Amino acid sequence: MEISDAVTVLNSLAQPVRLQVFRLLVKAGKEGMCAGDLSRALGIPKNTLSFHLKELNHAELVDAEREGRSIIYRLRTERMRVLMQFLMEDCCQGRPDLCLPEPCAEDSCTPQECAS
Amino acid sequence: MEISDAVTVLNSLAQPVRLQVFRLLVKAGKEGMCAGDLSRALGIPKNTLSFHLKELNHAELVDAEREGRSIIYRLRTERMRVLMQFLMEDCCQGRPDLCLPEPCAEDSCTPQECAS
DNA sequence: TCCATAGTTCCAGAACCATTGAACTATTAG
DNA sequence: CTAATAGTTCAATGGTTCTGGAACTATGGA
Repeated sequence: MEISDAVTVLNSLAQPVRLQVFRLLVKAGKEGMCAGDLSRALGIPKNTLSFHLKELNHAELVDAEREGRSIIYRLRTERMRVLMQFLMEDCCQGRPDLCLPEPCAEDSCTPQECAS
Repeated sequence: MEISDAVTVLNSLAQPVRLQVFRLLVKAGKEGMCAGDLSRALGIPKNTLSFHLKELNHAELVDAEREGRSIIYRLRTERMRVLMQFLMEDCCQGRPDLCLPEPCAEDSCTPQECAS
């Protein structure tokens, strides 16, 4: 991941509407949520929301899939993971307090050494 | 941490100059770096950089401490940790693939259960 | 005190972002 | 085909952000 790429993702999250959408999608999991439900849940006009969903999609942080009349949005979790790693790069060199290990496995986190 | 707070921190990172500063400060660790060194390292005019450092400071992502003629900037790692936790809240409910455990301890990461 | 160095603040212009009404496309039901 | 529902796109507006020159403050050395 490059700086400009990271800026795009961070920027897509650095806005109240989009961050709220992100959090709803975290909770929704792989089932996702359609634009209309997001619009109703947040009380934001659908055209405004559409603008922000496009922004999230452009940052490749969400996927959009048509399902009948609705369009389902889902988080791209891999993208988030890569961003976190990028932000914390080199954190173990003398700064273990900042190090973020790999995401945990199926049911619980596994022991892991800092990659130094 | 609240939405508006998270937006402030994310926004402070969502800009090329500031993200580069952040990464330099991650590497610099608790010794930090002074404004002048950051300016030289990134080739950015000191007034422009000062604007961005103020932004990072306002987001409480960096600390500023005067040392003689220089001002040393250091990352506030706790702030970053809280942000990550906020972003990943509720991720374990059926979505362990996204869960980010607590930061690792002194020299290596410790085993950890997902807080579900 | 005078000068150099280190940073910050102020300002103005250009670029960018968010919001909304109105018009548009796409899908499904009757 | 027509109507209803679900979303997107467009254009205009108002607001915010980024940048860099110039002027400013603060510290330390001669």
